[in-house]
Amino acid sequence: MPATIRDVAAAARVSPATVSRVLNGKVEVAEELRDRVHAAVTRLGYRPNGLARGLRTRATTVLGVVISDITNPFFPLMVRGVEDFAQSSGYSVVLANTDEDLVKERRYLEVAAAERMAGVILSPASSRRTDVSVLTRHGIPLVAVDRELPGADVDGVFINNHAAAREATEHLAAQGCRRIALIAGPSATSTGERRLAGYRAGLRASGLPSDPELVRRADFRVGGGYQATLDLLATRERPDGLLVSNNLMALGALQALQEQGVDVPGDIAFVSFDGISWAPTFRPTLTVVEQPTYEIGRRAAELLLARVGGDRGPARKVVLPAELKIGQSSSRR
Amino acid sequence: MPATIRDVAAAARVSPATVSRVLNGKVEVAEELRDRVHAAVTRLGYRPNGLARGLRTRATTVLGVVISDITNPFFPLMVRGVEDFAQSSGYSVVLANTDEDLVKERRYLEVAAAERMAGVILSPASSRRTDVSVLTRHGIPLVAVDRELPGADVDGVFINNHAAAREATEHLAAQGCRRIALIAGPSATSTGERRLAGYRAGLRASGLPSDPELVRRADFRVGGGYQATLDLLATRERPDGLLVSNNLMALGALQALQEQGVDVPGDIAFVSFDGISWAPTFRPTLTVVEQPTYEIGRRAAELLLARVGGDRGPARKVVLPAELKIGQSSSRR
DNA sequence: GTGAAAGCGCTAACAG
DNA sequence: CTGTTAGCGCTTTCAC
Repeated sequence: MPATIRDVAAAARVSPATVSRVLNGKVEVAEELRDRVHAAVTRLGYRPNGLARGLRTRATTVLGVVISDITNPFFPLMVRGVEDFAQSSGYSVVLANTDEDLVKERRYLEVAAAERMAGVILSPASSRRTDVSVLTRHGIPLVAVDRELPGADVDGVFINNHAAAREATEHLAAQGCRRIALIAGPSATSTGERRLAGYRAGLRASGLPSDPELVRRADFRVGGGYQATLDLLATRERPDGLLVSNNLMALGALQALQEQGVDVPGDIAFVSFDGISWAPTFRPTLTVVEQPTYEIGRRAAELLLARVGGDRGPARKVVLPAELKIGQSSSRR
Repeated sequence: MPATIRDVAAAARVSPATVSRVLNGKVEVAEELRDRVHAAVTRLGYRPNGLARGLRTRATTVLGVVISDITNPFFPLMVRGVEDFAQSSGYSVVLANTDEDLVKERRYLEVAAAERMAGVILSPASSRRTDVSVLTRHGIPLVAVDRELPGADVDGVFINNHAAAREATEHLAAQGCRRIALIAGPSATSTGERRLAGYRAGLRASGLPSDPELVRRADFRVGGGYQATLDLLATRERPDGLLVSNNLMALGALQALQEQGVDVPGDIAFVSFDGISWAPTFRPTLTVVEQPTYEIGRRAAELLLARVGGDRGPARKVVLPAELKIGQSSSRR
């Protein structure tokens, strides 16, 4: 049975209000009382009850980060960015993983609302079907990351997916590729759509035709990338260039290429979105569109805490630059 | 301003108590009232305030998972195991990342206590210095995973690190390695210590001498594995076998070997703990000690929820088997 | 079966 | 500057 503020007050021979004042440091308290309170707190091992405090103040100091796939190495670094900024402002960060599942996502947004979290950073499972009304109804600020949320008028931090995909495609074309394939993400995600559009723009700019057979949809996961690659390799005329829309699918694609004895970059030049930790050890070294992952998290936390602090301005979209890092995998001499 | 239980009660022309009874379904309520309540709940978009409920019932339905390094691919799958079990029992799971930092760890345990989480699964940053008293004092059940917590008498789920390291070492010896090196984890972690002891036992069983120069401590991170490997390669007589105590360090080790032009397995046979997602695409395929990661999470959640449910028995330690998966990286013909 | 009332632990408002 | 009082939203006696 943990000590309550009344226990501390009794032990320090002051009122509960004084204990509260000492602990929250808003109001000046005489030094002697302050010392007595601190002593009592230590002696009793008192920890304020966050539930009671949150109930009373109608605000907690916990931020929720709801991400779409915890196995994607993209997120850890983003979370670090969030944490570093949040903790410097006295907030704690808890994570939840939706697994790209709208039902789980809804459940976690409900948890965030029920626990009255101060704010939420969300990587939406779907740009169209994700429903954030449970947060807005409770006045809980939200920042979208990675994927846009067109329906809701909320802050967001993204990269310029269109330009990045276009640049990657043009790079492949400049390497002499004539049949550049794309493994696209789910049409439900803005990321998937923008990267597809950028790819098409890159083909046009390079004077290459757009062959629907060269575009495969997959689910942003390893298995999807693997299957899509097998499908692409089974086409009449194999592609000579491949752009993969995220890192997990790239993993699957590389595995499929390897199993099929396709040489990278000899037979097919290869570019993917998002680095992963193994990139430096992989041979050939990979050409990747590298996102400023940590910075995405940091900026998202910054936007969010501004809202938590009462900022009521119009929704802000922050677009950070992604960088095409050229390795051996796309280099056809 | 979200709707409260009183709003719902007023709208349904019943008392708040009745609304509560309907929502929690413990007590029978007349069908007509029940329908009115449900209608009001939907119409007002009512969500019970978890803080108020938790304050009143002295229990929440949130489990905390506090892990030591979110960038380690070991954890996501474990978390899945926790989530799957927890959600089937009506609990939500939130994560926190300590980054192997005792200060962050303490802060998150305090958050868990302040938020009165129902229970905590912890991968301790240090077997000796991690302090879980803030949880025990509040009666919050705890399950340790991956690393033991010798000071505290708590439940835990682990693998048999000693046996696994020994088996891996004997495997290397059986491949003809005479100078088997180990990149060990921090001595602060039980995992690091047990794997070291198992390695030594493996050497003894294989009739090989134990050369302290062949053992390097590192920090379970990529950079540490990289540096340790460079150090090992700089010794007078290079090792011909290498066992690495976790996946992230293995990544660094592989990078160092590659940069130094050391052939795997030709010059050095290689085994590491924990698979990672890229393992299938890596050539040579890796020999790894594979942990039942998902199962570790599932069992941890199971133990934890038993405690949450009031189980007061003695501390249980679950030891799951790890499996040596032999690939090309350790095969010297 | 249902309502009224009390109280979980805390802080904000109000006196003093 | 400090104490008293009230109440955040919910569940749980206790009456009826």
